[in-house]
Amino acid sequence: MDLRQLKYFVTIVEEGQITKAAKKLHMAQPPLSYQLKLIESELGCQLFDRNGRNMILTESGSILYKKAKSLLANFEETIFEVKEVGKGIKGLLSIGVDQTCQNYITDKIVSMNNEYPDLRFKLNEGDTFALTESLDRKEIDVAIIQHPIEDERFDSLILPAEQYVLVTPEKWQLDGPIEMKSLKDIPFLSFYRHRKCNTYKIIIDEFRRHGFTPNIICDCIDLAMIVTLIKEGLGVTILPRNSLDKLSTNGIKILEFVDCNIQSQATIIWPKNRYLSKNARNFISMFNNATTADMEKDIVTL
Amino acid sequence: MDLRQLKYFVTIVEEGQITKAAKKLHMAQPPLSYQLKLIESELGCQLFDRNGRNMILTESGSILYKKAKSLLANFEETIFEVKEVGKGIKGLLSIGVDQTCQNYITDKIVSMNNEYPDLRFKLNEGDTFALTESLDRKEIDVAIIQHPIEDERFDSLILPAEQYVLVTPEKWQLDGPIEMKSLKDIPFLSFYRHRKCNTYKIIIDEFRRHGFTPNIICDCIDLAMIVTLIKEGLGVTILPRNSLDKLSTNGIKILEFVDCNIQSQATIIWPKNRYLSKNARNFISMFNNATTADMEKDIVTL
DNA sequence: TAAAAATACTCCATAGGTATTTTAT
DNA sequence: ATAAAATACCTATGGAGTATTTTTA
Repeated sequence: MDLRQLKYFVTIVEEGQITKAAKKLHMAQPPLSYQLKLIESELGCQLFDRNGRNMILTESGSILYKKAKSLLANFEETIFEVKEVGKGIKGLLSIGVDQTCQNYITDKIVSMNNEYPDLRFKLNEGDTFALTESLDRKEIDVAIIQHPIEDERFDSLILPAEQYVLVTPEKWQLDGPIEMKSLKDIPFLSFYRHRKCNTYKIIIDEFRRHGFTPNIICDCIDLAMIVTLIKEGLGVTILPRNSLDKLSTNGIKILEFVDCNIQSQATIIWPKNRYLSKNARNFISMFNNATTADMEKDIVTL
Repeated sequence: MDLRQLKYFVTIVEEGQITKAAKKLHMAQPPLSYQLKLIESELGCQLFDRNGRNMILTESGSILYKKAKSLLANFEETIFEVKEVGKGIKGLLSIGVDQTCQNYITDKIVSMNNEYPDLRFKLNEGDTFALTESLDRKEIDVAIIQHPIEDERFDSLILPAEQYVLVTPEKWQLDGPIEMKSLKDIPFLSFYRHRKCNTYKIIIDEFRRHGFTPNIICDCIDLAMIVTLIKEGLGVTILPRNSLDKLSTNGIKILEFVDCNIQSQATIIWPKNRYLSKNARNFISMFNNATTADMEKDIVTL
């Protein structure tokens, strides 16, 4: 007994006769008669009461018919859903994102939601270290973090570069473009979680290149809070310009540098050699289309 | 995609590897690998993330697994139920029974219920005419009525004969065996519904054979009510002896006849040339076993 | 180097086709 | 007489087997 036979049986019931059912099933009548006989002998009971030409369901038959209908419907639905998930139309896309990179993904999520309304997103926030860990544990499909990421476990796509800028309280009357050395003694607020935080390292390294370490008066893991503290006049910070796009800039001033060589280089990464859901591939290709110039060679295999 | 493939997939998921699954399925590994590939290509997506040796379900895969489990369980359950109904273990047996024949079936129903506790019974009461109509409309599977039934639409099995007896009020001091003619003017209560009622016709015909018609003072469709009226001293009636078995006999007296030739000849009938449920066949064979001597030739085909 | 998965092929069971007969209206 | 179902027989797809190679832990 298989689904094909179940479908045959249901069609015979609904057409009322084997010949009509065979037509509907695009097959000849004899094999259908034969299949019905097979089913009946396998179940060990008659499903139809053959009273001459007209076939009437027996009690067993009508039970089978009712159940078969819902079985077939559930089966079709299952196949449909699995296919949809496979196509990326439906399902769950888990994205990990560094706080300084949030601005890279918001528009992509909006347009993916427009294209695939049945798709659900899960956004995890974290720094480079936490996100690579999450990728390993398969908690997320892709992560958007700050370059450099030199880990052969991951494939990556580098996103458009952004300048690092100085964020100062508006009332401080500093004017740009500004030189790095002028920050020597100015109170500095650093975006910091722990030693493996890329953004932190990049900035400290740049200070070191200019021959000094900043006067860090506060480490903070939350961008919005740092900006608020700057508005209050506590100090300054250095951040990729676009990481401020989504925050209120009232009360702060953004200044460019004359001699700060670092750039924010966000990267979208995903595990090498692992199955990537269609959702994740769709998501990556949104960046890919926008930044073909920055494409790494692995992307071709997508 | 069929149930076989679904089962293969579920086994692979549960065994964690194709080789083990193939063993459990009593088949070789290559065809199982091949089937998995077929399924994946039909669904248009990967179900497993093959990371070297260990296979991990993708999102599509885990959706399919969850649904497949319940689909397969429902399928098994359906087959089981249909088979049970086919075997007569489960299902519904509709019996039509003439009031004067109720005593023939009560013990059979009790013993069928013991043997098949999942079987449900539906008992319909009616006279010969009503019951044959019900059989035609397939409202009942079998009927137990009073002989004669000369209808070539039905197969039949004649049940043990029973004497007709006189039922009188206890206080009337009549003694048996009694002659028919002594009933000539005695008030008579007849069990009667309409002209096609067998019991009524049989009795009236016997009176006619003895050269008179009874003094009918009451027609009643309910046996118990007739017996109650007799207890009150309203009159007498004639009934098959065993039709009184289940009623209280306080206040009545049962007398045999010396010259009443009619016998109650109950018959179990069922439609000729129609599918008979296993339940119905089981039911009939209970009478059949008890009364092989009375068996008609059609019974052999059961 | 073992153990699992994939590849290449072979075979045969059976689903489905055609021709025909039987049955019932 | 006509239309449906059953019977008989044939064909060929594809499911499962064997032998072998590739891969990975």
